[in-house]
Amino acid sequence: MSTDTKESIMSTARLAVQARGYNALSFREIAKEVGVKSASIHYHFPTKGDLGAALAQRYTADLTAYLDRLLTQFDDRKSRLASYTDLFRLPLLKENRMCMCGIMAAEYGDLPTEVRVEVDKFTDANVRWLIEVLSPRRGSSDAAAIKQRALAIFAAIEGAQLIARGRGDVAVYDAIVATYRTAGLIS
Amino acid sequence: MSTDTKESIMSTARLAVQARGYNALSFREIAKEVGVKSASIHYHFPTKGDLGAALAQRYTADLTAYLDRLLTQFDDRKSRLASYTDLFRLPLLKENRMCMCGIMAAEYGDLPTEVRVEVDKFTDANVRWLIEVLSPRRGSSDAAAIKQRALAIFAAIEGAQLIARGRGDVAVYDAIVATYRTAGLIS
DNA sequence: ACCTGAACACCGTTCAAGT
DNA sequence: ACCTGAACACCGTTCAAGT
Repeated sequence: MSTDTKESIMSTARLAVQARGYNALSFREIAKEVGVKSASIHYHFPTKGDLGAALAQRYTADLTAYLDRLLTQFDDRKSRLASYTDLFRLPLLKENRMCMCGIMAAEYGDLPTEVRVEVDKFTDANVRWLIEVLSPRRGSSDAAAIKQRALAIFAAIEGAQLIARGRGDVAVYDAIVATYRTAGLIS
Repeated sequence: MSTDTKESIMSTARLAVQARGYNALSFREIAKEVGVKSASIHYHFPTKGDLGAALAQRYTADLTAYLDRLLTQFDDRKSRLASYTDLFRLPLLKENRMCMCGIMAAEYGDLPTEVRVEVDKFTDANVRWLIEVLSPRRGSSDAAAIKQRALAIFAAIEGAQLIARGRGDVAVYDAIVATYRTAGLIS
């Protein structure tokens, strides 16, 4: 058996959402690319909300796995944060796509509840990881301040991606992130 | 004559986009609210792209007018920047909406060209104003660095709005912006 | 000048029917 | 277990027809 139909649907849909958004995602288009009829997709994902939620959930799982690997690869905060900002650079490089959950956050008002829940979990996963990276290894620390800083970094990175995307230029992302760094937001 | 039909379409559509995005915008829904048939909207705006472009253009014009008024009202950089961040707080307060061009930027990949052009102009208008505010009144200055800083502030604010929107809490926006400020990004 | 009804090809969804 | 065709109410768009 070649690739699973369900898997094929998910990977096709994920790229489509990153490129054009959740609302622009079409069952009939996915079906055409996967090589089935659109009604078949409903067998695997009863509603579009089910598909969206599954996509976001896996997106978060992939992110978490990647970020956790980074913790074992790099030991210092600087390298870890550099790898983090590099990660959000990737989709821009690949045909000017965006973070899937960033796009979905913008479409939040039109998102089914089950998708919203998963988008929120993506934010949580980012904040959790950033808190770990920002927390001092020894000595006391202001937990509330660190959590704020983590959320601010995540928001700033998502914003950088959003604006760079409109510009259609990775260099814009790089310049904005560099400015965050020299300004002292990311450090 | 009561309010113009065209005006009524635009104000209704603007709120709808800020709440649920450009892609979720429906001619038939607007028509119902305005009290005409959906075909009538095509008389004023031949395509959805025409409507989207008109919305973004006016949005930018309104922003520019507001920001220019701020320059006469406040003389110091601190007050001006505080008013700026307050401006992007407003849509969140009003039923958790977002900056219209911020939403559109996320949907960029599925946007007609004429809308993209106007969304880009919104970014330009923000950067232009921020450059003016950040530029020192006397003495030399690094123009390139100031432009970078302006773009970074705009991106960070859009990101803060995006994330706070997902949280459905203006307090999150406030906390993120406060962190930008203490980190030294906005000053 | 402004609006409408009807038709078109799209969309997600449902469901009875196939293997 | 997995897929399909046909129908449904939606969508933007077009256009001939109304005032």
